[in-house]
Amino acid sequence: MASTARLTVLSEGLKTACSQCNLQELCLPIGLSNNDLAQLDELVSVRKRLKRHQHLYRTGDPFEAIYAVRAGSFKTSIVQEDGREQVTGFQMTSEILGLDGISAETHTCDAEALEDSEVCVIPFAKLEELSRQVEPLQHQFHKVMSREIVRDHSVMMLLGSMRAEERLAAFLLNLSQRFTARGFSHTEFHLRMTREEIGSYLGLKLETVSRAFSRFQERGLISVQQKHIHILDIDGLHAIVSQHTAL
Amino acid sequence: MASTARLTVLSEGLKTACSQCNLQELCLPIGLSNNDLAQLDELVSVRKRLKRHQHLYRTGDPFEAIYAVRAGSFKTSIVQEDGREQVTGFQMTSEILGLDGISAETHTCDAEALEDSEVCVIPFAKLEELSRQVEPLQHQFHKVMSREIVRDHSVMMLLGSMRAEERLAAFLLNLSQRFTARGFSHTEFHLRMTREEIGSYLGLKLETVSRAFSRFQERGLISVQQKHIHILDIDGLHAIVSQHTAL
DNA sequence: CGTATCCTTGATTCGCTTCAACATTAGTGG
DNA sequence: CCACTAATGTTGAAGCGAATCAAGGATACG
Repeated sequence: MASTARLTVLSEGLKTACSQCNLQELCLPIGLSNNDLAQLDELVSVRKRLKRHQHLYRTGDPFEAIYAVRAGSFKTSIVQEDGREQVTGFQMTSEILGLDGISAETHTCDAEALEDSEVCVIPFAKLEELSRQVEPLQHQFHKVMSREIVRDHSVMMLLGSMRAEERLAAFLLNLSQRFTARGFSHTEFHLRMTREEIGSYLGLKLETVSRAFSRFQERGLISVQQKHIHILDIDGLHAIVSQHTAL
Repeated sequence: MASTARLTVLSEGLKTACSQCNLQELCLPIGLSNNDLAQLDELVSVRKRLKRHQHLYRTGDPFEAIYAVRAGSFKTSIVQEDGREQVTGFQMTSEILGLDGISAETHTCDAEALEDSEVCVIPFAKLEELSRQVEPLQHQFHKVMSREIVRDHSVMMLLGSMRAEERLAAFLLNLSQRFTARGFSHTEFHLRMTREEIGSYLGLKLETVSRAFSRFQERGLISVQQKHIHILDIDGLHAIVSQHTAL
């Protein structure tokens, strides 16, 4: 009976504690003292679970909180009237979602779970309040926003001046690096998104993505089996990315 | 005599006062009380002048301040070893430069004046300090950062899913809208950047930009004379941007 | 006033998209 | 648990849009 009661709570909210979280070192709380962490625990008190394909927020939703991915993964995208979408990012554990909403107090993109996932809800007004008191938190939050800007710039670079294979190689290397930071294998992983979503993110059609995967496999750079990726020659991938830079 | 002395000061720094600035309503101080503004005046005490083609900062420079464009305009770009550049943005008066540097405490792009320009120097550590005390300032700063993220997303959209003419039309409309906000004509303006820089920003070659301008002119949408642009049919431009969306 | 920079325009090439058919996997209900 | 169907992924052939190559012209700047 306790378990059923708990399940109900789980579906909507569950006590969180940054101080207990193993993602601490990658997430918003980097560099906080134990005392500061305790204050953050107060603030980030609710988690939210989402099933695959469920939306965390949609364009136009009022902005109230930002979110830290605790488990699973998401995509953010801008959807146009005709239904075509531009994927603007893929977020994995410890990454922050919702920063787009601050400027207009309304979300400007959709955030959708790519698998069953869980986020920590960080009420924004409270975050601003606490970060006025806790300097390291303030600074860390600014860094998080700035990192998003830097990331966006490198996507612009990718979209603006790389060819298809370069884009895909850069994408794989980026994933690999992020998996590594989370303690997973940097040579073997599972894609959570479809070819179409990858294509949208990289400014390519899904057929082009598929073909590029096949060519990488032919050349022995990776082995692909649907969504399972095994990187066999990471230097080879790096060489592809920097080839347009070499001479 | 006083004037010569003053000129020397001008070359490096000049007393600024947000409270006296006519860009107040577009810039960081939006929504500040007179009292808060006075505090901001203390902080933003130095201006910096730059000649055309001079760099405000370069990739790798230590990050110490952000900048508000007071006069003139800038481009930011990521430059690769081979010298090829990806322009990540064009900034005009009241827009903020340097946010990319917060994350790694090092600038991650180059910022170059497109014409003789002037910026207000906002020492970042002091800005964080003051924004811990002045809530509206804190909030406004967060909005500025968020706006940059939203802008970047729309550039991704542009680069990822629009064709050449759509990109250029969107670019012209964006400029028009920004000029309007600054009290200038929204149908007639001077481009501060070259075709190559526009191309880099839009992920196109300069020849493609030039051809698109010519085609717009042929169709009576604009009149172009080198860098001077006259928009004749703003709805026509809008139609081009949204054509890929209309069915 | 001369020279470097920037812009325009044409012809050709190339890479990605489009269209199409089929294969595979995942998800659903009987 | 299997059968069926929808979603996803692969591969080929043809078409198209932008890049590339090339030459000439306009403009701005020292």
